[in-house]
Amino acid sequence: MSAPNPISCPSASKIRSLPDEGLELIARRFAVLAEPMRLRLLHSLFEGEKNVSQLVELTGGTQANISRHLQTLTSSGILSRRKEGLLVFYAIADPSIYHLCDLVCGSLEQQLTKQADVFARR
Amino acid sequence: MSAPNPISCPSASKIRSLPDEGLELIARRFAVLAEPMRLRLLHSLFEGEKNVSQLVELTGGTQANISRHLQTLTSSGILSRRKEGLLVFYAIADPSIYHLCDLVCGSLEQQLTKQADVFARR
DNA sequence: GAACTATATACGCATTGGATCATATTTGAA
DNA sequence: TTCAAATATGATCCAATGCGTATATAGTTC
Repeated sequence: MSAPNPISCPSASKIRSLPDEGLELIARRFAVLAEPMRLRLLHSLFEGEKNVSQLVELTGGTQANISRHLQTLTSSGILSRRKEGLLVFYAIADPSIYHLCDLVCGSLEQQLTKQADVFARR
Repeated sequence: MSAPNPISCPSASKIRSLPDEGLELIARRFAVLAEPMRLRLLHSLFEGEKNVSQLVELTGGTQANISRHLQTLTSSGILSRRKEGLLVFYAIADPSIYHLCDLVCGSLEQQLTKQADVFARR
């Protein structure tokens, strides 16, 4: 009901008139990753599947808040959800997340290193 | 004054206690990319350097709005700024942006394809 | 079914950030 | 110096979103 035109994104540089819908989707994906607590959750899940209580413990957030963030991450397709009795286990479903985080981390590292150099080189 | 501990992000999966500061920086970077109009600007700049008026024309936004978004992108280190007389030219300064966008696009494409399959396969 | 645990959700509040209008600033030209 | 064009910024409004508290739902055990 919401995917009429498959996003055409051939290498991101060839597009002529990229549709608004596609832009919104991409922006949304970035927005999901734009919260420190959600990044913390992802980081915790990099080691492997965990249930909500474990994540609450690991991140130090409130249960309600963690639950909400997990919902956000899951409904965006980044996490998967698995029920086992009373427990609900979450895991990283979209492997591109690893690379994505690495890219941003690397870029920031480089950026900060350059800035540090500017200070040092006087 | 704001980069005391260089973000340690060795492959994103090895970190023990990733500092809040780092998380905020990463989240901020994602947040900058989480706006359709900014993505549109980046897309326009993928072809090469452009000045503000050109970008206003290409994106269909208002001058004030475009100017603000360019400011956001520039101060985050994603774009560079070059003055030439009355004109101000912006260009992509952080090459990782290309890869970043490709990654997200690819991931979304795959996700939507899967969803489409679910519908088709009944 | 009652009680308990794990997880999800509804509500209200406070903050943030984008869009717009008007105006300021910079620079080139007459 | 005065004007005009290109760009930036201040003020304001409005929508979105995150957080906390309280409560609801689901599943387990007795």
